[in-house]
Amino acid sequence: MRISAKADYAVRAMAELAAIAPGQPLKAESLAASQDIPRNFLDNILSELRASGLVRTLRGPEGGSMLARPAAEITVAEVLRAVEGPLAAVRGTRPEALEYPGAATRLPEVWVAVRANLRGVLERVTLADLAAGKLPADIARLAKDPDAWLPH
Amino acid sequence: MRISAKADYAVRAMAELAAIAPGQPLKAESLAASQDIPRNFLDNILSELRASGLVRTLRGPEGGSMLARPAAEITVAEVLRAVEGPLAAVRGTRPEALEYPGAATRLPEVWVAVRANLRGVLERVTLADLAAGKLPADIARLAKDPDAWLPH
DNA sequence: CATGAAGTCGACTAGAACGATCGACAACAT
DNA sequence: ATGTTGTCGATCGTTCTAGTCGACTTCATG
Repeated sequence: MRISAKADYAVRAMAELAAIAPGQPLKAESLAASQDIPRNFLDNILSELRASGLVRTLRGPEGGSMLARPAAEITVAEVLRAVEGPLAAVRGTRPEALEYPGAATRLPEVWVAVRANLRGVLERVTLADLAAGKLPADIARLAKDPDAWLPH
Repeated sequence: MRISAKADYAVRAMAELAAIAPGQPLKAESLAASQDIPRNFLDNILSELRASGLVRTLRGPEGGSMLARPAAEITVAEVLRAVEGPLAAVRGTRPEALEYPGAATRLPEVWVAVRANLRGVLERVTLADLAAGKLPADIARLAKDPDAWLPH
């Protein structure tokens, strides 16, 4: 699984928005600075997040961006889907729509299992978790296993 | 996670090779036909699989490709790594090497947890499993959950 | 009510990756 | 020796990535 720069920036920006008082706008400028995101590129990303209804913005001086919903209700998976489509796709197709001949017949089930496991993490971590620095217990456990930190 | 055409083809080709008698070569031609893979593109893929030591080939008439090791010892993860680098990468970097400022501090742990879950499936399904049409029990269970088949 | 500090939006671009295609060459069973 | 098969590198059009840029719209404030 390849997390693009855009997706990475999007999650970090959202985490930063989750960390400030709800309803208070944060300027794109500060956001860019605090997470070290290229300013112009961040504009594009915020635009997509706004189009997906995850972010609201205020124009004018004193303007900026804020979360459209409580941070505890927005998952990392939602943010990723907003900026790159579906979490899992095989050759551009959803795994459940695939059909393979011969020896690969059961391969779609493997892809579906992968996606289920992916969701198991990404749909359970919220922006509030990130902002508070507290991950769900079993995710933290998964991440704590030294084996999980080995390259490869 | 986006599975590219190349990765998809590679796994299917390997599954097909796993299905024939060990040590017996299968022609690229038949392989391409049986899994409906563009012939020339398959050449490239087989080349990479050979370079990674997963496949051996015999030239000349009666030539073809075969697995370099028993099908039960080759996992789907190995095949994927052979044709697309590491299973998980964030902006081209391994998740364990990342460091984020501010509210995103714990994000790397999320990426590591994702990768661990990914491995949990991909490193446990072997080519022999695919060829025999029998997935490990808990993978099959994961894939059986109707929720896992919902889009999104 | 004029300013100017902010967001909005679409166009643009350089470079890489993707998904192949092709042709010249090497090996080897018959 | 022949012809079938694999080997390998070059090439190629398209799409994606990661941005940049600039004209335009809002709107809080003085």
